Amino acid sequence: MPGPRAPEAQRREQILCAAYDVAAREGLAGTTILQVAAAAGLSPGLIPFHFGTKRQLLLSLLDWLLETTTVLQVGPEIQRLRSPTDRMIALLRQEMARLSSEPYRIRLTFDFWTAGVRDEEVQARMREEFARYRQAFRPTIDAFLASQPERFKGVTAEGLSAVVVSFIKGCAVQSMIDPEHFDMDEYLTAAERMLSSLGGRPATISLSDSIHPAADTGASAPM
Amino acid sequence: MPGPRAPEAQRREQILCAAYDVAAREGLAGTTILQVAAAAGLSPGLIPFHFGTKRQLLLSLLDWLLETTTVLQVGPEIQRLRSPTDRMIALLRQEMARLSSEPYRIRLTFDFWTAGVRDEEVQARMREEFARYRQAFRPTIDAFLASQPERFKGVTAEGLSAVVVSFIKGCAVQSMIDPEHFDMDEYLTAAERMLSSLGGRPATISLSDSIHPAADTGASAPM
DNA sequence: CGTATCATTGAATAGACGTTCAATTATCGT
DNA sequence: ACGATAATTGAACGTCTATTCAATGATACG
Repeated sequence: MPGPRAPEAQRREQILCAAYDVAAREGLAGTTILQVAAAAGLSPGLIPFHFGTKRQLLLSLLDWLLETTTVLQVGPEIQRLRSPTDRMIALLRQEMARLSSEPYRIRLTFDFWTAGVRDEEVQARMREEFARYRQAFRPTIDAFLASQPERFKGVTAEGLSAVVVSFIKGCAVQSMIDPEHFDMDEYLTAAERMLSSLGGRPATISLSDSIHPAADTGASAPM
Repeated sequence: MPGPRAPEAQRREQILCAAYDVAAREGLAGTTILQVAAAAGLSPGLIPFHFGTKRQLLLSLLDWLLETTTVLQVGPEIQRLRSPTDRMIALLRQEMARLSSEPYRIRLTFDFWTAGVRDEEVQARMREEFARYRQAFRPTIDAFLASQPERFKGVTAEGLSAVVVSFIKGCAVQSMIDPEHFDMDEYLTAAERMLSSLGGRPATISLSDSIHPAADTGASAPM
């Protein structure tokens, strides 16, 4: 009764894709070996055969999720902006835009956050991912801090990047619990006024200009 | 073999406390009727008898969690501060301090956030709680915006409170995944410089002053 | 004191799940 | 073409779970 064979790597990817489909739809708690097997069109026994255990399947799914997620795109449209403040705001806008454009991926990542609270291995991967995400903001934040040295004396780039990342992750939480109420432009306006230099010129880009988050790369982004 | 009886309300509270103990320790996924019964020192059959179903037990636990959680304390020490900016920073400090002082409660709330992504009733309760939390910031934020009208022209109090709440919730996420790296003072310094008026006087309270989050009330905080 | 009520117990039930494994057969090397 | 290898299947197993329920006895009330 065995069906057609396939090389190890290809079958693993097939199973991982099926696992992503199920997990994105039903959540981590609702992801069972039976459902993954059904989604992949395979026998349930194949999953333990290729991944050993369900836990290892989910860890592999997490790795796959993080790998297929571009940490942060500072694309040419953003780099072209002269003012560091404008680049900051454009980055914020781009990252917040993903919260509504990639709900499934973000919800699944959210599931893994929760799993990471009590699972050491998941937590380690998430910790690393968070650090990568903060680091990706560093060039822009360094330039931003350097552009207003007297104002941000004593503020570390580490600290500000953590604040920015916290804000984005907090927006992710709110956008998942209360998507109706989530008003990106309203929040960005508030954020922009806090970032902008006080007496200075207004931001050189309007908030209604949209900086598209590198849609052509096909890559998606973390939280 | 039946043990001693107890009035309905008292037994429900006993079971809820046991459920909280288990859920705080093992997470929502690891909370079973058997464990709750064992923690309460009761027979497993009593839980469905008093709560109908496990789902209703967990919904009652969520209600209990939110009820025993003070939304936001703007205590006398904070109200005494003259500058709205100082009050904002003191509130931020107070709320962030809870992230490390009440880890169990916060981790459980986090679990419910995740549950709320796919459960309508949980989501509704969380949405309401988020709105309450934002509203609690409103008086302070209104005063803050009024203190720098020219700078924050066009910024709504709704928007800024959402930004502040997002930041705090994002800090909660980071503090749970990467507690080691969580540096409250560093983040507060960055936040303070973004809130402060630019040419203005420095904040009248030092960041090393600790505003204790109304420890005497015994009430605990959201998130 | 005696009786009806009902909270309580603990075993039983049914279902879902992860994992194991003997049987089967597609695939490859020879 | 043929046998060896091993991927694949599907059923079986054990475990864990929520839920049900008949039996029990504590408690309130007459």
